[in-house]
Amino acid sequence: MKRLSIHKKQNVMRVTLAEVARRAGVSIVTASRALNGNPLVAEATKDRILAASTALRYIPNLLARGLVKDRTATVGVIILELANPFFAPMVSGIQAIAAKRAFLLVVGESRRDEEEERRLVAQFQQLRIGGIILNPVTDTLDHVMAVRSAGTPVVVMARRWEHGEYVATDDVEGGRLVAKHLLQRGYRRIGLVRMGDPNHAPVQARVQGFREVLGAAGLGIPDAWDVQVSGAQITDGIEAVERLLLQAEYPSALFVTSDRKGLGVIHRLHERGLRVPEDVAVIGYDDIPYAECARVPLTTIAVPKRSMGEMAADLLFQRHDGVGPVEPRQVLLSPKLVIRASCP
Amino acid sequence: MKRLSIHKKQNVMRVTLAEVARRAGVSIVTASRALNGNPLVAEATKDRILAASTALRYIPNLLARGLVKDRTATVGVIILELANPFFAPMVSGIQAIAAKRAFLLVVGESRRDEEEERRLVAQFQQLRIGGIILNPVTDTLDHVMAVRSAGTPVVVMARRWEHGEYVATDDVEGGRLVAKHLLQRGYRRIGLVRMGDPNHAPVQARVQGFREVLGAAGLGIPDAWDVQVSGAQITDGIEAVERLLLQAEYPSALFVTSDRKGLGVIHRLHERGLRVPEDVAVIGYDDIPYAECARVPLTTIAVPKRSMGEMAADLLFQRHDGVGPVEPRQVLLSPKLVIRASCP
DNA sequence: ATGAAAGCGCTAACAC
DNA sequence: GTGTTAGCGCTTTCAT
Repeated sequence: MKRLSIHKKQNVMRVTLAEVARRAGVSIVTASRALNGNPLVAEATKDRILAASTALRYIPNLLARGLVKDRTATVGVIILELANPFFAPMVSGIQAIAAKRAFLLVVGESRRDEEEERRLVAQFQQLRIGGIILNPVTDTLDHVMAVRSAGTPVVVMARRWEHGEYVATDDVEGGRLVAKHLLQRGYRRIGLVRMGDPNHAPVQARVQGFREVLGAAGLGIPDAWDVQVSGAQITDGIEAVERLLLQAEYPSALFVTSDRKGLGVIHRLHERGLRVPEDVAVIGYDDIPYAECARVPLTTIAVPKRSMGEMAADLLFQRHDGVGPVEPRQVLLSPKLVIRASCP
Repeated sequence: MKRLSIHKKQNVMRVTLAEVARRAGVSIVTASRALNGNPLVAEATKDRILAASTALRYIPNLLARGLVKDRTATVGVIILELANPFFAPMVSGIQAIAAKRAFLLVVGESRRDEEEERRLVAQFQQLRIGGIILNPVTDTLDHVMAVRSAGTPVVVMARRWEHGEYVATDDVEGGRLVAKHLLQRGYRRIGLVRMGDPNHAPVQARVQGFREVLGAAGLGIPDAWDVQVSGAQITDGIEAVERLLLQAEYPSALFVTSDRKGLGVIHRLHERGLRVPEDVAVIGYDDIPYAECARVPLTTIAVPKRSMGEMAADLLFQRHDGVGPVEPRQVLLSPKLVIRASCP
C-alpha cells in the first residue's frame, strides 16, 4: 500500500475555489459568495464566476465546508433492517425529502443490535452529520440525547420517544383494531404470534391494545396459544405454526404481529392442510405490498410507512432550520384495518 | 443566554485532538499517531493518550481528516429503488462488508432517472466518497468513468459494464433456464411480460436468452403475447394481465421478468378466475422471499442478491486498498431455477 | 461590492 | 520517539 511521495496531485490537478477565483479574476471570498448565492456580489462578477466554475468543472469540497461549519448536509438514518418492506419505504420517504435539499443520506442497519446502533451514532457524529432519524432498538436513548444536546437534531421513527421528537403510529390502537375485528366476526378462540423480545415496544404496544379489547370482552389468550418467536422473518411465522400445531387444540383465529411472519404462518398452515380462514383466520400487521398477493390475501393493519419517513424528515429539517416550536413534536399516526380474505 | 432547567450544558467546549494532546502532555502529532495505531509511539505515551481520549470523550473529526487525505471512509451506493426486495438485500450486503471496516454507507435512489443518478454521483464526489457501487440506469457511464479516473473506485452491481468492474448475474443464461423449463414441461403457447424500457439491459438479456432457446425449438412469441409494461411493481403485473386478457386467446405459460410483477400476474389471473398453473403457468425472476408465499408459489430464477452486494463491496475495497490486479474484474454469477407450484 | 487574514481539526513531511 | 512546520479547501470576521 504505497502512494506517491512528492507530488500527490500531479495527475489530477484538483479544481479548487482558488482556481475558479483566479480564472474569474476575483478573490476566493468573492467566488465563494457568488457560488453560495450571496446577494452581495455584483451580477456581472457573479456571472463571470459561475462561468468559470462550470468551465473548470469545479466540484466544491464538502469536507472543507463542513470543517468550517462543523456540520455537513447529510441525514443519518438507522433502521433495524434494510431488507424489510416495513422499513424500506420509510427510508425511501426520507431520501425523497432529503434529496430536495441536496442532503445525502447515510444509512446504517442496526440489525436489532444496540451496540451496533451506538456505533453508528458515534460514526455519524464523527462525520458531523446534519441530523439523525432512527428507529431505535430499545427505549434507552441516552447516546442519542447526547448527540442532540450537542446541537444535532434527532427524530425517532416508527417508535415513541418520551424525551424527544418522533413520528410513529398508534400501535396500541392498531392492536385494538385487530381484536375488535376478530370479536365482531365472532372469533373467541384466539391465538397470538409475536416477537418475544421485551424491548420491542411497538410489538408490546400492539399486544397491549389487543389484550385490552379482548379482556374487556372477557377473553384471554391461553399461554399455549401465545407463541413467541425470535425474529420477524417469514421463517419465524413458519416456526410459529409448527409450535402451535404441537398443541392438542389450536385457535380459530391468529393475530400475527407482522405481515412477514403472517405470510409464513399462512404458508405453513396451508402446507399442513389447514384452510385459511375456515380453519384458522389470520390477521397480520404492517400492510406490506406482498400481503395482498399471499396464498390467502392477508387481512392486516395498514401503517403509513412512507409518510412516516417523509414526516420524520420534515420534522428534522424544521429543527435543522431552527423553525417551529421549541418543545419536541410527537406525531402519532392512525393505523387502519385492511380486510382481506385471510380474515374477512 | 437564558437559563434552562433541563439542558444546562450549552457551551460545550469541543474536544479536539489538541485537547487530548494537552491533557496527555504530548504534542498533537503524537496524539494523532497514538490514536491511529502508529507503532512509532511508546507504549506508555500511547496509554496516556488513549486514556485522555476516553476521559474527554474525544470524537475525531472525519471532515478534517478527510480534508487532508482527500478521501473519506464512506461507500456511496446508488440503486434504482430502495423499497425493492431485489435491491435491498444487495445494499444490506454492502453495508455488512463496509461496517467491518467502519465505513459509512451513503445511499441514493435514482428511481430509474439518469439525471438523478448523475446528481448523486456528483454529490458523492463533493463528499470525497471512498468508492461507489451502483446499479446504473443505463449503459452510459461516462459520469462514473470520470470519477474513477479521478481515483475513486467504482463497481457496477447487478448489471454488466464493458469498461469497468462489475458483479452481475448471467441474465441471458437465466432467460435460457426459463425457456428450457417451459419447453421441457411441454408448453408451446408462451407469452412474455416485461418492462418495456429498452435501456434496461438486464431485462433485455433475460429476454434474449429466453428467445434464443425458444427460437432453437422453432417457437416464437406472438406480438399479442409480448406485453410490455412501464414499471416493475406488483401493479404492473396486474396491468399486464388485463392487457393480455383483451386478446382473443391467451398463452398457456408466461415468463414474467421480475417476481414483483409475477406476484401481480398470479394475483390478477386468480381474480379473473384463471387457474395457475392449469390455465396459465407462470415463471418469475429474482426469487424474492415473497415469491414462495404467493397465492400460488412462484417458480422463478434465483439470483444471489446479497452476495452480489458483498462481492461488489469486496471488489471495491480491494481496489481501494490497491491490491489485486490492475485490469478490471468482471464477475458473472450463475442464476438458478427454483421450481414451485406456479410452473411445476 | 470586494478582499486580506485567520482559522476549522487534522495529517504529512521533515527535523531533532 | 517525539515535536515543528505546513498545509488540505473552505467560510468567516473585519477592513476597504
